[in-house]
Amino acid sequence: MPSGTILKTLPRAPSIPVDCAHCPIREQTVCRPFRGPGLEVVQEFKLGDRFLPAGSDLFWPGQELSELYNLLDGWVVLYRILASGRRQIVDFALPGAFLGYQSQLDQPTQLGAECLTDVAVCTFPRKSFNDLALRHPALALQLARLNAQALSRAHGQLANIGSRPAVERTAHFLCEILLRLRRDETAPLRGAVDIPLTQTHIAEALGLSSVYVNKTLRELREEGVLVLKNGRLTVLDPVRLAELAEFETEFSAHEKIA
Amino acid sequence: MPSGTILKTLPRAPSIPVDCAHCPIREQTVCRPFRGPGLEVVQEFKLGDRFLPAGSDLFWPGQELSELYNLLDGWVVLYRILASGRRQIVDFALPGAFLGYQSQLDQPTQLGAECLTDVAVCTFPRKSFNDLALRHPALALQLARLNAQALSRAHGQLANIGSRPAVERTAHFLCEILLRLRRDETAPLRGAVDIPLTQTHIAEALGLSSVYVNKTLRELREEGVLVLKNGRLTVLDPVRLAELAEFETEFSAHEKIA
DNA sequence: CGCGATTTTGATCAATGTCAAAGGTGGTGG
DNA sequence: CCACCACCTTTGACATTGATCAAAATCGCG
Repeated sequence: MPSGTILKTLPRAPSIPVDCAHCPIREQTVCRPFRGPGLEVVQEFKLGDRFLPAGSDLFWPGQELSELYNLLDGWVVLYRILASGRRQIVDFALPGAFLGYQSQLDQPTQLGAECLTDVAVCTFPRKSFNDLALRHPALALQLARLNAQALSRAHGQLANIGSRPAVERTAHFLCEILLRLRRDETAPLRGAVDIPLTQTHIAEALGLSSVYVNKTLRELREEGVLVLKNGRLTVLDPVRLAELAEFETEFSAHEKIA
Repeated sequence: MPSGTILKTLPRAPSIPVDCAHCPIREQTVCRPFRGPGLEVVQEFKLGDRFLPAGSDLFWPGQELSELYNLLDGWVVLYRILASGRRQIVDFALPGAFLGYQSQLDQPTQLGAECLTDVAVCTFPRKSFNDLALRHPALALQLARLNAQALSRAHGQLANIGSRPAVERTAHFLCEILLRLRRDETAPLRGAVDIPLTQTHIAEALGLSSVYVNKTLRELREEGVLVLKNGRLTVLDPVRLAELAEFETEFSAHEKIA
């Protein structure tokens, strides 16, 4: 179980606002600018906390949200549904993600958000959020930065899905997730990590069929690159993985132009 | 030539700051919050204007930018380059787009920006932009909103590339561009529009080969849906196009759940 | 009028999807 | 503690989409 750090320490009762001063992940969230004395600003604005079990939905596509969510703990998958019924996963939200924000806050969202693990979020009122941001420039800027980060991730996904064959695509995807999980650690990405993804999730994220994802993972396993089994990802050959995933060499192709 | 409205009326000399009061697209840009008296804020911050011919590059992947750009006129294509040499187009910037912003302003950009038409941009200093935003909350918020918009577009592209077969994918792509061009007009999207895209551009955006894009466009033509010829897109059957592109029915698949 | 870039077409090939059925795995209730 | 169940994984045979290659036709432009 990859989640639980917060879930185990916070009260399970729904909608009990937790003291922001003890928020263990404030540094990674939209609340980051509020430190020390200024903290009561968010504390007052905050509506409460909510806890959701794995498999439940935070919101659905087409829904008119009244809240915004700060993901405190757990994994949430963001997706779109197409008329064909197919579902496309567009991002995986990790703790610190800010969910539900869009340029028109009074419009229904296009996204759905499903909990992959048990999840803890803290909630803010949606309608008045822009006003709060206008009163606190650092908050607005942090919001812009979070959105820019998500945009960059989406562009990376686009390049991955649009331009790489299945094996490289899968390698890149897993590598990206590993890097997000180990953000700070500079150590090479050897070893095992728990990842609450089924092969179907990976397929929906990568635009492949789940059967083919399975065959692709087998190839990566037989090549001795990595093993994904029972929600546990083990990297056997970090170097080969990074090669396949094209990490670190992403811009070299264009250096000649400069 | 789809661009030119501004290019024809502004002086061609490079780096002549134009009076922001006469900026014809301020309403669509990041500068939107600055009206009337407050306008000298941007006017002073602005470095100057720049004019680029079609085919030139505004910036390259891996470059450390010192400026940010407000696209005043023309089309700019944003792309990433993969180690394989393949190029993936991740967005088309239209007038009003704000280019070069990312969560870490001192990092090199992952994106390249190439002018599809003659282009006019106005430039801001990059390093101090966050400071300006902190002093002007409405600017920071507008920045967040622009980024959220771009993010939503990227998610739409992801769903398109990841989940739709070539014909629908192409139909959706063209439909989306048409809607962006006719943003305000509610009229059905019949008729002809100039679009400065080669079939290769479309291929690079959709993750298809250019040969197959050609075959796909032929099919759309033979089905009487649309014709794309010599940079001019003519929609023959708007209803069928919207059906193929799955516009307007995007969420209906999930209404059952609610 | 001619040249480079784009578009178009046909033939062939490779990558990925679909279908169907057989194992695993973990969770739940008796 | 065991048995069962739902869901996930794995595999093979086959179908299909889209890629690649190569050559001819067309277009924009000097």
